[in-house]
Amino acid sequence: MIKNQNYKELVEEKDGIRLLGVTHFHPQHIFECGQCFRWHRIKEDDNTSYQGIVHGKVLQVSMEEDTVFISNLTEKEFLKDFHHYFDFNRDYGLIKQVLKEDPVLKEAVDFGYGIRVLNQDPFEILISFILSSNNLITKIKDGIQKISHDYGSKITHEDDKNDAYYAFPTALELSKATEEDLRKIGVGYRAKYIRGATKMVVDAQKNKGKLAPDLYKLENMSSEKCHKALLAYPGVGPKVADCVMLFSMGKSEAFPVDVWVKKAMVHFYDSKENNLLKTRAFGQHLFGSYAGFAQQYLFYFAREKKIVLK
DNA sequence: ACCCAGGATACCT
DNA sequence: AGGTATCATGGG
Repeated sequence: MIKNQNYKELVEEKDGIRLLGVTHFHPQHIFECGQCFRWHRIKEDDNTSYQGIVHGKVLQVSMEEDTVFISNLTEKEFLKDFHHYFDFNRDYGLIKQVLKEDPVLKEAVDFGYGIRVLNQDPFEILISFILSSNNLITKIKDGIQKISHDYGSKITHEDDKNDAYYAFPTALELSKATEEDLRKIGVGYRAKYIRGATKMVVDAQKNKGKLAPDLYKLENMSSEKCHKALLAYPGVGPKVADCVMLFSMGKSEAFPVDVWVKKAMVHFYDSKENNLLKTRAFGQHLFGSYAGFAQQYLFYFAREKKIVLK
């Protein structure tokens, strides 16, 4: 049996799986805390039911009290890929207990109590967060959908309304796109970065990691080496590198610092650091191996509450 | 017309 | 090392 999986029972049904007795899980917190861009509400006024595209499948997640239903999955598929994707093999009770010892972080943890850090695909996250720099969340989602539509493989799904479902492309698939193709999609000046980063990933794979390390091998490195290696990709600075590490490589000690986290650190900790790298070091020092989780609670709180500094 | 957006980069001192 | 103008794009 898997320990700390945060649900009591798994039931396979004809059109999906049902998890009973689920703790530390809320769809809105998970899908709207800024870590993913391919999940959206099925109904505008319902924060418990979302549809998303993961591992080439269209899924629906719905929650009612402590029961979570995930559509279009067998038990076998869930245990193989999605148990890890939803980070069920982790003790969120312990993480929250430790973080809540900090009285100011307690407020942020209680607010986003259902957050889980998803384990997503490195290439998808790399491109998504290159796209995120100086950009709006709605536009980031839009760009990712268009990139998937033009270069990803089509997913056959029953209620497919006008050509809607495509997997995010592999690096090899996206390498067919020229800089001009990407500009037409509307990613702006980031087209050059996406093109360059994709080419680096493909070239490293072709050379079997002899000239440059394979993107999919970076997670085996130390946190520091991993961060340094990611900075070599065009369009990747400290913040994007931290996001890739945290959201796709299991580096929970990463502490991505953006405008919202910076505001949160000033708001909660009266941080005098107005420098990104200093704030990053401050967060890592405060939260250690839980820095990534702390960052997600802080980001979600700051953005939802629209924190404004004096 | 001006402002900003989950920043990164080139170019300054 | 530390600070700043510039980078496409579109919605407010």
